[in-house]
Amino acid sequence: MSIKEMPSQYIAREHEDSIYKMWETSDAFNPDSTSYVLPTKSFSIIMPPPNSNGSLHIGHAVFVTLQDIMTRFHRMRGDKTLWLPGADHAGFETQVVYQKKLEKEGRNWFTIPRAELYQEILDFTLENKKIMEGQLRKLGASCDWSREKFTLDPDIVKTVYATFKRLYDDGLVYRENRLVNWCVKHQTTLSDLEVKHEERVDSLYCINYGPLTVATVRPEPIFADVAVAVHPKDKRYKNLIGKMARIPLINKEIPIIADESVEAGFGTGAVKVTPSVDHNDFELAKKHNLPIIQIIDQFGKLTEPAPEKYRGMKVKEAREAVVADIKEAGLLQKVDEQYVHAVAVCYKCGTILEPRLLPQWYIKMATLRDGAVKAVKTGEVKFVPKRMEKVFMHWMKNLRDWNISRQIVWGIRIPVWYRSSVPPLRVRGGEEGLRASHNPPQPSLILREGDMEIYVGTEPPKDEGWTQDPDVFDTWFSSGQWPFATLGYPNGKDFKDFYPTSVMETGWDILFFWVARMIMLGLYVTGKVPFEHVYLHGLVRDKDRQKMSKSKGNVIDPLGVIDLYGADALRMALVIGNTAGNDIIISEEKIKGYRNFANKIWNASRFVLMNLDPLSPTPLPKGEGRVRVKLTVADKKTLKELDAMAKKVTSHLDKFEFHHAGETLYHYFWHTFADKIIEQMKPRLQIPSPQSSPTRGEEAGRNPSPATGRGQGEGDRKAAQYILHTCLATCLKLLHPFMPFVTETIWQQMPKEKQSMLIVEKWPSK
RNA sequence: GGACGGUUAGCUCAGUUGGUAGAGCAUCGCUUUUACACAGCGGAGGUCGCAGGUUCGAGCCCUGCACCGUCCACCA
Repeated sequence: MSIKEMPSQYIAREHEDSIYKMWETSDAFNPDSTSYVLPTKSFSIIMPPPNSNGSLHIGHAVFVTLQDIMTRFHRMRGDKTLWLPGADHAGFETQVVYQKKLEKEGRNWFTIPRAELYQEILDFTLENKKIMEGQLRKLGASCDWSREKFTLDPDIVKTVYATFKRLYDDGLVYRENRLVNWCVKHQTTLSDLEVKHEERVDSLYCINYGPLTVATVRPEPIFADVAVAVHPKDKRYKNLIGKMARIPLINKEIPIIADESVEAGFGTGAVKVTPSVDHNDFELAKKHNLPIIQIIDQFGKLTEPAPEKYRGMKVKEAREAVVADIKEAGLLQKVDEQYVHAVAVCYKCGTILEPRLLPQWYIKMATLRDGAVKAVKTGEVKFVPKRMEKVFMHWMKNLRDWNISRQIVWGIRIPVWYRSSVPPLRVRGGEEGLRASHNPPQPSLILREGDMEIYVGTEPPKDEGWTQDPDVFDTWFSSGQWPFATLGYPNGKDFKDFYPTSVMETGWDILFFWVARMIMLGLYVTGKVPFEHVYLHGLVRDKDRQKMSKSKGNVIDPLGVIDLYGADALRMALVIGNTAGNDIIISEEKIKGYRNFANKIWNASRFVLMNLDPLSPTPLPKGEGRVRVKLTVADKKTLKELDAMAKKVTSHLDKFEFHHAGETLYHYFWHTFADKIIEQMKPRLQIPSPQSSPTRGEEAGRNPSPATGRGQGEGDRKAAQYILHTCLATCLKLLHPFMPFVTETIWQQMPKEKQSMLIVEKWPSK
């Protein structure tokens, strides 16, 4: 395309793909590329690997934009710059997506053998991964594809296993039989973080237990009650402590105990203790050495200790039945139907979680936590915005041990093997059936834990009789090791060159899930923090401030937007008005506005290019074989202002103030360069007239006469060309990290002594 | 129950160490001037949530309040 062929409108989709291809094939994204001449510093970002279970959404576009801005900025500065891309198998998240897909197809998840199911999900994931990679390219991501990692790559899994083994050897990971958060729909436990608390209105029943009355919202598991607790100083019940209460309907006697944790003011001041269905009760049972009786099974149905009549009923159904019977027995004293309380639900499906007693692997957080807290306190890891440090600290303070076992198929299998004289799993449906691997060990087996040998290792044991733990890791356990795992810890060259990484840029919604875990595990494994800065962007919301999600159907498809307005327009719309930590509200109007800006850049450039002389493509103030130009006072001022603007942009970028940098550029380019500088130069660009005298020319050069509409001589014309060329070239460089496509497209049209790419041009400011 | 954030022009948001309020979009008027109508020029529009305080001076600092939002949390 020649300058004359540049149309008067910039149509992004006609240029973007070929520009990206040019970058990619030139190896410009690779820090080992020859375009880096003796870099003094390195700069690295590990891309938060997108979940490979669907298409990219607008939220991905935010992180791509911000990380690409940083990457391109540092690359142009001459830093040895690595942006390492990746993809996440996203364990539970993907399994949920796939489960829904199977439901739609009318297939039963639980009848498909584990290995087959795993393969299906793997195919599904890899297919999505491929699509996503294409989409990242559409957004202009200048990441080094030659270093791309997938969370299930063998070397990643190897690192994850080694970490687990080390934690085990250090006594920081342990297996314990404990009350866990169980989702009856997804048939797995969840970590505390994956539990959502929702406010619900339920009935609070006051039920007669013989000598006293207890208040409860859960009457259905009363058959598993082991005690009634009261406050030791409660006068009403003081003389009952140590005596017996009676469970309604089965007339079983249970002791009345005293505990400080009971609030005398709540309900009747007496609380039933059902350790297998409530975390508080569980703690109470442990403290008072009470038995723990399971009554709700993995499907949320009542089991054995319940009388025949209620067995097999789901919680809700059982509750109605039990209440009705208690009422009939005349033991229901009062019902408060408007009792508002928080219930724990699955963060994915909203199903009420049933606590269950199961052996799971836990990570001891205390040691890991202390290191991370210290790193943040001493500033080894800095948060942007800073206030997120407070949020981080608050969460860290209240950290409990982390359950990393998941009873799902899709993930990294826990490298633990058991051997016992009794079968480790009581299975239904045979070895091949999925239930076998899905189901957690039955309670009866748990009691035999002591009889089992446990083998923890990165490789399976050599001798006979071992069975691998059917569970997989919580996906955040492996992704918590992402920064060092991807760089080839411990001996990889990249690990030496790029670890600790410079910036971790991600959404604040995964601050606890991911960022905290990366800091803790990074410090534990490598002894160093995984990154120096954490930049947390907000969530993209729609006009009604709703979080965009597939299930709500309010997603903006970034690919559709790119096709209409261009990737550059989308990127600018996501950067400007977006401050760290705050949510981003995006509208089509805004994107259109920056499409217009791209067009403005295009046309201003077109004008400049049309007015440069082909014979002296790069006008210079002095130079061999070139016409001598003399800059006016105004010209010098223009250059000074340009330089100041470049410094300002650079400083903003250094401080992670991307919105300021973008706004500064937008404003300068449009309202200073295009509106003022170009307009002022127009008269000086006229073909010089023979009449103009040098004296008058110099005088008028400072004040081009609008009356004649003429510039003053060849030298002055060259000066004008020089100013325009310099301003444009500088602006294109500065704008490149934000709007890589349009700037590079124009750059390819700029008169140059030799072929070059803007992506590796030198940054025009310190 | 704990904690955090927000409240600035019709809308979405900036406002860097306190010094007579800013941008984009929308809107109104004019201009179809040979880079661009995805444009140019010009205009209108805010007692910066409320009440006190510190200061020569506060959108910015302090105290209290109101409203909105978010996160954390095993109280029946």
